[in-house]
Amino acid sequence: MAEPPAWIVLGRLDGVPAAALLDASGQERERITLTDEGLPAWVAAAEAAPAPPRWVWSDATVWYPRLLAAGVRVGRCHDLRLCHAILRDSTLVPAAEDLRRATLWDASPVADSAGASTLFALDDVEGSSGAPDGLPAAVEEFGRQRDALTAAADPGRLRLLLAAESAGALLAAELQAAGLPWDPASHDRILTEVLGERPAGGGLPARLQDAATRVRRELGDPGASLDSQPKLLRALHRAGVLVESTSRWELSEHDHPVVAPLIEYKKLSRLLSANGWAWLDEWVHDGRFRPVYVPGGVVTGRWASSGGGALQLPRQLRRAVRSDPGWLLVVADVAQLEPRVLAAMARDEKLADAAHGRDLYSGIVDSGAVDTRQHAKVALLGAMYGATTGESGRLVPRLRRAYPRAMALVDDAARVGEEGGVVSTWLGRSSPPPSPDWRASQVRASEMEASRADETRARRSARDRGRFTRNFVVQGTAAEWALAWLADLRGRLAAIAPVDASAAAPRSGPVFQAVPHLAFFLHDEIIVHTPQDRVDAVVYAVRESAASAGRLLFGSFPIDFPLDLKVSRTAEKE
DNA sequence: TACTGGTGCGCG
DNA sequence: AAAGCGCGCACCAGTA
Repeated sequence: MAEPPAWIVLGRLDGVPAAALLDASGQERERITLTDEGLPAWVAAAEAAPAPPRWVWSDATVWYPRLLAAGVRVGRCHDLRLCHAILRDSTLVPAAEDLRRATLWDASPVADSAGASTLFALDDVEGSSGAPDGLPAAVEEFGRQRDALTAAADPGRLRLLLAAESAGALLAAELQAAGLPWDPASHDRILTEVLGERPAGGGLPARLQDAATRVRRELGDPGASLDSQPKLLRALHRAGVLVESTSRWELSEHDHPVVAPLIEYKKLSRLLSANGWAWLDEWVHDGRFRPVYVPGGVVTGRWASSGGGALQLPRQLRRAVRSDPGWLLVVADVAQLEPRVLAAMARDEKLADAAHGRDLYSGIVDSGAVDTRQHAKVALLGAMYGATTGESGRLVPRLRRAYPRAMALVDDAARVGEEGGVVSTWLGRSSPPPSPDWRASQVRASEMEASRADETRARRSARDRGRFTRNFVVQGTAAEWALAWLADLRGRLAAIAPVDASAAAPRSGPVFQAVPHLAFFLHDEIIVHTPQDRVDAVVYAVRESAASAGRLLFGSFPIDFPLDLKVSRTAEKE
């Protein structure tokens, strides 16, 4: 075709990969049959064009890891599975019946034996043309999604969301391919310092064993089981510690000699079982931690992770995150992302002003709404999470007086949720509707013969759902801001010139070994692994992309997103 | 033996 | 024992 294709849909046809070339209006112009071996080179050639296409495929986890392994990176994609989930539920889409019928696209990806993802192929699903990675099914679904977008109430926002979500899909695969540089020797040193030497045989490391012995002595029970909650609880009762749970919170309020060693035991035991030597052996290979990121894995749009506990890297172990020789880490997070996003969504200029160019909580104190930074923090968290009791619950009304617009936004979201309604983020991701059980219990409670218990239960579950929708709009929009930040940053990093082979970091894989690349992402924090010589360009890119994300979502509304940014060989936070 | 639910704790 | 959102994981106990 004369014009370069605006979109290229990839899918399988008769068992081999094939491509449908679409023009800007979505018309299919040409269909090309490819081979598995030839696919990476063909994609690379198209990607090298002056105006590369946006790749359309069933699922980045199916297509992209193979390309990355072959040394091919793509700039932009449209991930049909992730976009389907957004459009299917978004209240901005007036008629999503076609999308809802195409239930094939609701299947979750599953890893095959080689570690690559594949989708369940359900032959009997209505309204589909075969498996979702089949070319006809992909072309059809892309058509449905384009139609849905055309009919949408605010296509601009949704288009932005779909692009950001798809960029996230690319990035998740890239993060896994590049990995987080991890120094097993540092990790081992930390474990040895805290727990004692790694035991050669079965037993516990010395310091953990020692804590266990002291706990048993104070309990007066040499055989006490410390890892079984019910048994530990009974042992505590026998020793006169009348707690209702074995949680650290409750234990620490009791003045008994068993408390200190027990808390120590729990701390050490946690480190050993969650991130001990077994974790190190399983998850760190060739100097890289490669967790599985799951974009869109949380209903709010946040990413989830699967395996390795990527979203719970304990602060204790951040010293083990260590750049390769000649390389550095740029570690950046956004201070108080959620309340800033709330201020911008609500167009609350007073809250935005408190957030301007400084610590938002101090800004609230300066405005006179509350007296200390700590109070500002618990009050604001309480407002976003729906606290009703305790210190937080008591402080929220002061915030309501000081920032009525922002507080009205979250209060409205809570009310809609309690009534069984659906709320949406700034860019149009909608909350799931209430479950049939939830509806049934509300209906039951409203009937004449409803018991007191029915009413209490229904009231409680209504409140629970209200807190969920209250938080959904803020957490979800914060996730959108973060995706916009990442997507923009990813592009800026790709434009930085590579270093030559002598300065490369081959363990980051063929695509990333000579260029600055994202190595970690966690809700509001990123880590970039970069050659020393490129660090200035990276810091500039990180800052510019944050500013750009704010403008992209909120236009000229005066809200800023200040970064805490550090350049270092490790990912430690002070 | 394989599952599910509860508990507790790490992260944002 | 958190109060107040969203997760993943390890471990144990009870059940199929």
